[in-house]
Amino acid sequence: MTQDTQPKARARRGRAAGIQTVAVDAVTWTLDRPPTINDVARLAHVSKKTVSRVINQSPFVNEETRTIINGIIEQIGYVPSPQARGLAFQRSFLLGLVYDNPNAQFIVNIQEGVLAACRLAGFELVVHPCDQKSPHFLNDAKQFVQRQNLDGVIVVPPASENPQLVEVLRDLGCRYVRLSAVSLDEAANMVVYNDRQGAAEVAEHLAALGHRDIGFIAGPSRHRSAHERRESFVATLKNHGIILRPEMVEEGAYTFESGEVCATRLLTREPRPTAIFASNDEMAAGVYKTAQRLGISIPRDLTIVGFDDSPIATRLWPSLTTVRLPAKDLGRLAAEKLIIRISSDEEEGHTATGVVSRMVVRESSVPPRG
Amino acid sequence: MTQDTQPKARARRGRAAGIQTVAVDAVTWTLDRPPTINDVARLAHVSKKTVSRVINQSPFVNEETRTIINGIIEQIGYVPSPQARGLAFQRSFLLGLVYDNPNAQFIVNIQEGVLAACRLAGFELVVHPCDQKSPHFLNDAKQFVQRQNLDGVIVVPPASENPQLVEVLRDLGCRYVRLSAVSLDEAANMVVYNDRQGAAEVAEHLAALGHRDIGFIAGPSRHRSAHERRESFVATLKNHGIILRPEMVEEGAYTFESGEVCATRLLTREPRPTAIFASNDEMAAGVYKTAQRLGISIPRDLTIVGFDDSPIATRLWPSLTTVRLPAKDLGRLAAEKLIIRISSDEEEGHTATGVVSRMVVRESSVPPRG
DNA sequence: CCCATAAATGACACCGGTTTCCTAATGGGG
DNA sequence: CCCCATTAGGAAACCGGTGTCATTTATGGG
Repeated sequence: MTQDTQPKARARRGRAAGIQTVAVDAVTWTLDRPPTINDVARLAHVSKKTVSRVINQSPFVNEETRTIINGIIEQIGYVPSPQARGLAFQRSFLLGLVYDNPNAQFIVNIQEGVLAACRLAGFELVVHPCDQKSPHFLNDAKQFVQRQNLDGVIVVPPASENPQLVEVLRDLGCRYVRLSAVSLDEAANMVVYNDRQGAAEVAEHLAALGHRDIGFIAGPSRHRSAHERRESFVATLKNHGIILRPEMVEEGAYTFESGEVCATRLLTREPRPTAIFASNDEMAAGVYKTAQRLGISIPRDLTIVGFDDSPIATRLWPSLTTVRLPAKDLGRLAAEKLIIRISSDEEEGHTATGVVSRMVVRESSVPPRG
Repeated sequence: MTQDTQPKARARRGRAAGIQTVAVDAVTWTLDRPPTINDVARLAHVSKKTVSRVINQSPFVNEETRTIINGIIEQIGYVPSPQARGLAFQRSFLLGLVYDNPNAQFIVNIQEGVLAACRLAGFELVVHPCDQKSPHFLNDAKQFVQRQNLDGVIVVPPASENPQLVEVLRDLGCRYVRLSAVSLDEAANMVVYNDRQGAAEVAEHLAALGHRDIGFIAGPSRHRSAHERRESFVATLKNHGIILRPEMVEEGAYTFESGEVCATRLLTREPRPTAIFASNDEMAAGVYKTAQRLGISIPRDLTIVGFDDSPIATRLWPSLTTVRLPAKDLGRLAAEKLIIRISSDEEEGHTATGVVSRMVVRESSVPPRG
């Protein structure tokens, strides 16, 4: 180490470690490193540009040549280097997922949907959990995008509703899609989920069952989804002649504990509601616990409805009537939208896209007693 | 488009879209594309190699020169291109996470731990959910590694226990770390979690409470963790003079439904167990439902213990005594191990690493009645 | 039979970093 | 005062692909 070389010897180590020996063109050929486009070109007796054409499906290649080259690629197991491709294309073929949503199932479902779309287009997904309350939040996000030069980013709520974060992405020139309950941005940058529909269905369901004394546990007002669910629920009840009195509404924090607190308030009030709609399943679980603690039988004495259709909805007993958001579709749509824009390199794709939530009736909702 | 150019015009589009104007060295300087190492070199009046030296913390740079260059980097917001670096280094600075575990919370926790380690080392994480039953399972995994030339892969159970998958990774020359309840591989490739400890603690807890008629719901025998939990539980009970009779053991599938089925069998048997240990929380939730259905009061008539400390453990009522696996630490350890090996480019780091599960006592476990 | 035209392919520079190898300046010892 | 070791920095090749443009080879019409 006379010069720059760092203490640690940097022995090059390829992608395929094993030594390959392949019979190509009646010649045995050996290589101790992953094959490159040059190897393919040499074996096929063509220039690397022609190999490049085959890889990129250029129509200007003789059918015979294409077959030969593909055969060689197959035989020696050549895979184009993503780094080199990325460098030349100015692309990384990487999408990012930024999330701070505490609902793990939701995140995993989104990931799955995103990856379904990615796979078809040859993209991969890089994840970035974050914390809006952290002082490094914006800087971390910026580094996240820059460090691997992401082609696009998908932002999950509630982070998706943070205008500063979006500004950072825009400044970086990074394409993004935000998931939210309302359209906060140009259509091209949004995939919205309709929470109004689910909430309205719940209102109709409760009305149809005959409930009149209905309690509502709202989500934190800074969340768009909470606002949407509340508004739609209240409006639909009103359409059915039911006025939700202010004292029958409590605002929770989308957490189990806040569900307990709100439920305690609602259930010790007179007249006691015969049904409670909690804005998410976590809080609905809190209502379950509170009801059981107070000796209130579910569903006989109290109908409960949640929102999200998270795993606990079916684990609780009786199983919880709730609203299902097709999270996987949401992820898929977002990724597709992003990929189209990246691939076409246009800012088109301005059509609005979204998914609709639907109610799932289970055992926790029945007509009121008497 | 006379020649190769694809129908879609491929207008180059950089990482930073906005046009920058920065005053450097008393000269105003404008650029409409992300700055490169060449820009930095030009502005600093040095060669790009010197800039490279600064970026890579080479000790052979004059302190003054270094300061100037760092200043310029700062001012124009230069970020080295990961593709170019990767191409030259033969590295991607990308780690992969392969999982088929249905427990979303577990996955999200692992991700978080992995990312904590990645952030410190400048790596990012690419995720790959998969399905061992799919015919494309192995091929998908292979493509996953090759497509972005991952530097290393972390495999989560149960996929981590698939020998074919590991063979694929090994053939690709891709470094990997497997997470499992037992060491299935060289120490360098494993991070193990000790499920025996947790299961033993549960056995001691139940024995100490005075339970003698104990039911056990095992996990699917093909899972190493299931085997470990079972063996440790049975052995520890025996140490306390309690023999787990065969008819008190049922094998479930780690699912809620199988928990119900097994619980039904156990609870309709005479003598009825006063305590049931389910090998995971999902199945424990199934036991709750069954007990409630059969009118058996928890914990008065039946003590229940689970394993995993998943979110439902605290959502159930009464809250579930269970065993916590520090999943985040698990992820962090795996990533650290991998990163050390990648960075040192040696196959060292052969020390065995792992985490230990511990029991968490909640409301569902009490002494037997009478 | 020749040339215009299109199809197929190659030469070469380039993407943005890194390595290798080389030169220039500096300072201390003989 | 000269020589050599040491430090600082540069030129050019390279990593593995891509774009541009020129060149070669068939084809068909006049």
